[in-house]
Amino acid sequence: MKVDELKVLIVEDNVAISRNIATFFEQHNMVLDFAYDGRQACQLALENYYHVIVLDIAMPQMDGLSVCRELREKAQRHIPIIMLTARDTLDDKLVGFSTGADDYLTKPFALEELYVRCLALAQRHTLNQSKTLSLGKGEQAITLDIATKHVTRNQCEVHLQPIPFQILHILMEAHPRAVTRSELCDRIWGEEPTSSDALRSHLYQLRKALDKPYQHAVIKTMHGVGFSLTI
Amino acid sequence: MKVDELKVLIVEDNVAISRNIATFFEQHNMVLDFAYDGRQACQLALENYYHVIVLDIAMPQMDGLSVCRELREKAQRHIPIIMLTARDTLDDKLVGFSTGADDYLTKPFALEELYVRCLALAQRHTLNQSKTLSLGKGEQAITLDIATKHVTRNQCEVHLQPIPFQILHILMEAHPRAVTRSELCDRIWGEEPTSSDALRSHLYQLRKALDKPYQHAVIKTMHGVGFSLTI
DNA sequence: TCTGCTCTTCACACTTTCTTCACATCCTCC
DNA sequence: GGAGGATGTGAAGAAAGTGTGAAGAGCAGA
Repeated sequence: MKVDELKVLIVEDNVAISRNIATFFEQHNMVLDFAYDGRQACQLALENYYHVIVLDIAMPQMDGLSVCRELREKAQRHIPIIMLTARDTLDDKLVGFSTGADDYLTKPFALEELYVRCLALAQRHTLNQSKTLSLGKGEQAITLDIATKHVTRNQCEVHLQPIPFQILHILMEAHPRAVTRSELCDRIWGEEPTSSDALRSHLYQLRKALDKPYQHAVIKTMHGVGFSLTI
Repeated sequence: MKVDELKVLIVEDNVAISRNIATFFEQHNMVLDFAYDGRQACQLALENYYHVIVLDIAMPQMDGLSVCRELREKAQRHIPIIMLTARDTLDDKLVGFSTGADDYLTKPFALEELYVRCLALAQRHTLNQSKTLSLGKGEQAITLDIATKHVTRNQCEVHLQPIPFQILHILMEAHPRAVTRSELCDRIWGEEPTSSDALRSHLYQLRKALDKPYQHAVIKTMHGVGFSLTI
C-alpha cells in the first residue's frame, strides 16, 4: 500500500450511494472496501486496517450504532468512524456520538464534505506538508520526517530501508499503544500478505539501525501482542 | 465528562452571533468565555483551560487560521478547535484542517449542530487518552493501562504475563464484586476450556507478582465462590 | 547487461508463556 | 475433630513466539 493512500471502509446498504462515493473517492486516491450490512462490516473492520470507516446508521441485520458499539468493544485501537444518518434531531445526534462515532453527516450530504471529514479524521490533513514526528528526549530522542524520510536518534541520522521506515512510522503514530503483528502486516502489505518471517526480518533491521548503537532499546516486544515504543 | 463541566471559549467578533451562542449554550449548562479578536483569543487560550475553542476564521487583527497555528505551536496540549467559516469551497476546508482545526462549521449553522460538535470533540479528546483503571491508594494503589499493558502497585511497575494480566483486568473491572472461577475461565479461554489447574497456576503467578512483595494481599479468595479484590 | 540496493526466505537458537502434575495446605460440613 | 473437597505452591516440560543472520531472489537505474 502506498503511504499517501487512505484506506476507507464504506458501510452502506444502498448500492447507488456506495457507487457514488466510490466514484468520487477513487478520483482522490483513496482505496475502498465495501460492506452492505453490519455483520460484514464488523468482520472486515476487525480483520483489516482502515484509516476511516464510513458507516450508515440504517441497515438490515445490524444497524450502524450496533456496529459502532461492537467495534469500540472488540477492536484493539480506536478506529475513526463517521456516521451517515437520515435523522436530524438533537437526540439522534447525541445518541450517535455517545455510542462512539467520531463524526457524522446528515443525508443528503455533499461528497466533498465527506471527503474532507475523512481526511481530517485520518489526520491526514497535513497530507502534502513536510511533517515530522518526534518522541522522547536525550539519547532516546527520535525524529521522523515523513516527507524526506529522514530519521534521527539522539540527533544522529539513522539510515533506514523503506519497510523499516514504515514500521517505525506506524509505531510512532501509535505510541504508546502496542501495534499487533497483523496490523503492521496489514498496513505495510495490505491485500497481498507475505510470510510473517519477512516482518521479523525487517524489525531486526530496524532494531539494528535504531537501537543497537545505544544502551536503551526503544522498540519493545510485547510477547504474544506486538510491538511498542517505550521512551 | 459531565456536560455541565464543559468550558468553552467563543472567539467571534460579531457580537450578535456571540450572544446567540451564549444564550443557547448557557441553557445547556456550558461555561463560556468570549474573545473578540485573535490576540485576545490566544492569550485566553494559553492562560486558561478550555475543553473546546470555537473559532471564527474571519476576524480583525489576527484571523482564525493564525490563532490556530499559534495555539498548535505554543500550547502544551492539543486544544480541540472548531472553526467557523463563511467560505465553503473544498480548498478552504482543507486549509482549515491543515492548520490544525479538529472540526469546522460553515455559516450559517444551527446552534444545535455547534453544540453537538462541541460535546463530541470534548468527548473524543478524553477518549483518546490511554485508558487506565486504578484502584486504592498508598501501598494498595493499583493501576492498569489497557493499551500499554502496564501495571503498577505502589507506583512500582509490576511485570505480568498475558493471562495473569487478563485476570487482574477482569478483577479490577468487577471490583468490588467477586468473580467466579467459571466466569474467569470463560472470559480467558472462551469456548475451549482447559483444566482448571491452569487457572490456579496463573492466579498463583499473579499473586506472586502483585501481592508477594507487599504486606497486604489485595487478591482475596472467597472459598467456593471465586476471587475478588479487597482494597 | 551490470551494479547496488531492497526484500524475502530459511534455519537455528533462544525466550517467554502455558499447561500439567504432585504435593501441601486450607476450609467447610458432618 | 476428622473427612473430603477446594485451593495454594512450585517445578518441569511442552508449546508458542521471537531474535539473529546469511543467502539468494527480485528489481530499478546506470
